[in-house]
Amino acid sequence: MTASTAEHTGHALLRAAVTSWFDDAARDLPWRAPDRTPWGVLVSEVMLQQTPVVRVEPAWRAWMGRWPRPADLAAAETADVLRAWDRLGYPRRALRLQECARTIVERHDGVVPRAEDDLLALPGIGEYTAAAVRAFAYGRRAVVVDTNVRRVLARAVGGTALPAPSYTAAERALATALAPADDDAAAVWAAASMELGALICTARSPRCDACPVAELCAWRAAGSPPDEHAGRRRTQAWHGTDRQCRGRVMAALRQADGPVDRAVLVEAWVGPAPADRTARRAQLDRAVAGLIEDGLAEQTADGSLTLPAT
DNA sequence: AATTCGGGGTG
DNA sequence: CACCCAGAATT
Repeated sequence: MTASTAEHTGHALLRAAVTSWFDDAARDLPWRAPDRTPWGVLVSEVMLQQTPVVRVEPAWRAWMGRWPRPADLAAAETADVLRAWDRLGYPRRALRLQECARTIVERHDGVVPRAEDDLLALPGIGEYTAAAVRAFAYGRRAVVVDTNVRRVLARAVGGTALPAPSYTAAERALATALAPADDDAAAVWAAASMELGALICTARSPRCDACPVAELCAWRAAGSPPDEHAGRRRTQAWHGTDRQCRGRVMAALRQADGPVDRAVLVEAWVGPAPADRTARRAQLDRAVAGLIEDGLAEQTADGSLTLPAT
């Protein structure tokens, strides 16, 4: 047997085992329901960009109840959109999602496009999300690679504990080679490989005893060696950062019915602490300037800050 | 290729 | 406290 034939056989076994496992292990998520819409799938994918499933699910239900079609979100007040986004994080995603809805209405007659190029041209839609919408909303063959799939392939095929910090061309090539040629099979494989990473082949404590591909896994075969990049992954600070400051300001703007006076923001962020008062003031000014620059906030005539109306 | 961008749950 | 979570856009 040649090397490529062995590889081909290994890939087929991997796909068969994972998709078979997925048949009864798949979670019952609302954006996977039979009555799902392409718009609902797109909304779920944008919300799921760096936000865990458990926090997205209730937000998605409320969101879809309120704005069931692209035209509904397109017509909404941006301030309401940002309030509904609540604490899902990265509020620029909410802004882009509304821009996305407006683009779909203007350029695609209110229908989520199927073509990869059209999807990639939408605000907030990148390589992963475009592929996910094609596979999950339209049942087309697409190479869907998220953090779960990267980890599954790194272990099962690559033999490493975790993938490299950034997505590489080699990973894309491997994922492309693994994707079934058939549309339906490829869409199922996409969902199944993601699900395996989410439920079994997890980052922290993988449940290898319950894994359908444990016997095929290169990482296990190698004795489950530790992560090569351990300690090299830079953990982002949070407490007292500009990022936390932005979040604090956004929270204040969401909670208020109208414009918020600067003094209120200063009180919320700087407080009475005399020590680094000057630095905190400068930090708040940077955060506010950044939010305005991003279109997440607007300044009123008297210098107060407010969520953008439209 | 490296940075920036939220927020919260978990070991 | 470090790490992780269905990434995208920008530099």
